[in-house]
Amino acid sequence: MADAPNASGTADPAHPAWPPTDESGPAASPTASPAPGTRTGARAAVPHAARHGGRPHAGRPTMKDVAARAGVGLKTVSRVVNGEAGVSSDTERRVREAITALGFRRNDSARVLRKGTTASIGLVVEDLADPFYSPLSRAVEEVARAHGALLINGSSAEDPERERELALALCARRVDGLVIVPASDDHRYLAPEIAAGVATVFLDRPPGRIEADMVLSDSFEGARSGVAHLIAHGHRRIGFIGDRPGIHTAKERLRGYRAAMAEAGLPVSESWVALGPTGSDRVRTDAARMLDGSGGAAPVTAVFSGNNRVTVTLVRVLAEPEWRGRPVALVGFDDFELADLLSPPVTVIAQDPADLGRSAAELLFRRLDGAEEPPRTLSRPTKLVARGSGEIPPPD
Amino acid sequence: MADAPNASGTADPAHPAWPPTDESGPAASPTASPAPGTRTGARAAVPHAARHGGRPHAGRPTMKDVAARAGVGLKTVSRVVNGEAGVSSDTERRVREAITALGFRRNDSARVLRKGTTASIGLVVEDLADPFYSPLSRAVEEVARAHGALLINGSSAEDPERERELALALCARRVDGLVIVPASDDHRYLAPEIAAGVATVFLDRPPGRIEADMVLSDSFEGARSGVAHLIAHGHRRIGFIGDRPGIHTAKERLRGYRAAMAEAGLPVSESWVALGPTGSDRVRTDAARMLDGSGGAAPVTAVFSGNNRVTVTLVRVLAEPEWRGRPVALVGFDDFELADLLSPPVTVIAQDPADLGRSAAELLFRRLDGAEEPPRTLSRPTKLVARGSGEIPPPD
DNA sequence: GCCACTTCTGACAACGTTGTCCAGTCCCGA
DNA sequence: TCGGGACTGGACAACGTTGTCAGAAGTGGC
Repeated sequence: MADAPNASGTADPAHPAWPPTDESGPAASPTASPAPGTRTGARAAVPHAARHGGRPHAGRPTMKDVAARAGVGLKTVSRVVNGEAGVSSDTERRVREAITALGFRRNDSARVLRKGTTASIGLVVEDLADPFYSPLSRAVEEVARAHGALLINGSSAEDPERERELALALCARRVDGLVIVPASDDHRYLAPEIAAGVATVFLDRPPGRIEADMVLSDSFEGARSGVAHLIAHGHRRIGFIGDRPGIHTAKERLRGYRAAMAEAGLPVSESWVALGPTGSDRVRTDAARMLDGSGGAAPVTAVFSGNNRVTVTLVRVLAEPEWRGRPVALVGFDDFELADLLSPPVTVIAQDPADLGRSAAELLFRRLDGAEEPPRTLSRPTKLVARGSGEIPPPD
Repeated sequence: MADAPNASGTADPAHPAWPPTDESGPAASPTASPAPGTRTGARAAVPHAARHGGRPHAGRPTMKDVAARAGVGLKTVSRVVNGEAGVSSDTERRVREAITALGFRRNDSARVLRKGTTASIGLVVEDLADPFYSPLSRAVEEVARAHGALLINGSSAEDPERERELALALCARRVDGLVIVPASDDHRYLAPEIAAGVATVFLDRPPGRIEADMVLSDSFEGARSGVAHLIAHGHRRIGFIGDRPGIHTAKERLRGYRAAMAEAGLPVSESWVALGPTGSDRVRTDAARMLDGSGGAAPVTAVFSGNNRVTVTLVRVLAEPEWRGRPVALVGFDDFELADLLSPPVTVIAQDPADLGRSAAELLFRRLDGAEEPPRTLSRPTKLVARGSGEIPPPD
């Protein structure tokens, strides 16, 4: 777990190690207290609170200051700021002047502490920069905005530990709800949070060892139909290159591949199947093995790709001189920008990331509005978009 | 301004209208108090605080509960949670057990209120889903993470009012710092915040009517060199299609275009220049006008595009049958994925969005760590990447 | 056995806001 | 002139945490 500074054997669910504590270094505590832990050092957590006399926002005017300046009571200022009724227009004017003069701005931390609600939701995805996740993020943001909430988000980088840190840090901030694209396969750590009222929706992949709402694309059916499409165009030896085997969508898509092959009565050589990281080196190696038959089995005539990162790499590999003379059919899971302008244009199984994000966020806010049904699963359909690369016939 | 619920003439800098107040409807207040404002309705701000008996996190255990259960004092729990020295290992064990048993998690709002620092920074960009801004966001996130801070971000959608709302909402949450890609050209509204100690860095575009740190790409020089590249390949009639004229980078790039043309002694017909929204209809119309000479001037033989959105649309337009037979040279500002696999591959002026984000965030944290120099401007270079589309010679 | 010292622990106030509740003030009609 | 109601304003406690400080418990030396 290697989590809390005091990692004394037991995990420390109360201290996610994210908002750094002040003991930012191996200094101090030569006592019996356990060592400050390896993490703190590795993180290079620089304490950046030292300016402005210790308290960064020190000297900011408070409602008290505004009240004094306007010559009214504290609560009156609060009423004005919150637009509550019961303030004469003259008083209101004086208060507003004081606010402007002092540059007052309400401190939402105090407000949250008092009210118990933050009007913010958290989102944890794999990588904010990935063209699949960024529109998804944006869609969640828009729904949040429509509900008057702010979005706090972070990237897990497919690291279960990092997902946990992030999610728990968000909970510590008391976000009202959480949308998570899981990197971990065990979410029991969230059980206390969910029990405490943090609405949680899992997106793109199901939660692990826990019951919760989820919104998924139909990966199995999408992959099955994509591979069936290749088969319908005459292919009998088809490769599958997907994401890491631990990832739910990768497994589902592989299952879809196998189902399509089985339905057509086609055998599958194990050297036609490759799961792993989406980095281009790995994909290139695996693709080369399938295409030149060096894996021991006959070379494939078509490839099904498990996600947009893999597809882009494959497009790149297939464009290399080595394969130029020999067109290989390709169908990829996930649509991507400019897929239609490549040569050949790439046939894809499209899912709509924005729609996924929107659906998840809307489900979340339904929960926040009080929907009490048991956890439900929403499955979003995929769509085959034939553009050319998937309709290339086998060479013979 | 249409801002606060009590929009009684004066703008209300203390109440950004974002975290919604409770008066979420035209109900109540039939009094002299001004109407609740158009905004609330238009926003469809649904109150989602009504579950769990009013307070969403009600019933969550606090340090007091943990202390009671462990049979220790409040402060001892705080010490354990924060890894402070001076707790016997036996006491610590009891406290940890209580924490786990109760599912306690520290409430960061209270912590923030007490400590004055939030360990979070805000980021406002144009559109989180844009392939230029998403890696930029991710880079800011990574730097924040390295400094132990969380990232709260939002999209302004190029709406100045929305930028203001977002930035002020972030300030109300007392983010330690702010990175802003401006949509507005007047940032005086931020002056009180900056004075109060919110470190602020402007990114990609300079702030308006205010002094502050900024990180910019060298748009002028990038555009100049791109257009010079086209000229060097024999073009004399070159079009420029850019973003909306209010946007700083659009103006700079246009200036670069004009400079390159002037340096080569080439005249510029005004119908060769088009600024506007990046939507494909507008771009298509303007491109068609330049290319077929219907604007009155002779048709252009090359086009320089002002950003990645425009470039992608242009690629699409130029791929249409109408222009297939007549190759048009193209150089675009901003690199984009798969640019090298199009036919022809697209020559671009590349900037590195991740580098921009990283630089801005690092500057921000230097400020937070106490750097007190006057505001500085960081200019990041661009790089011409010749791939083919920019080296197409003119037809004659 | 006692004192000085160290180590550990807890009571209390403060952070800035909002909800409750009571005390004024004003206007009106009786 | 007074009483009643409607409205306005303010004192106070509470939210959950951390910093201060003083007290309690344990330890070693004489």
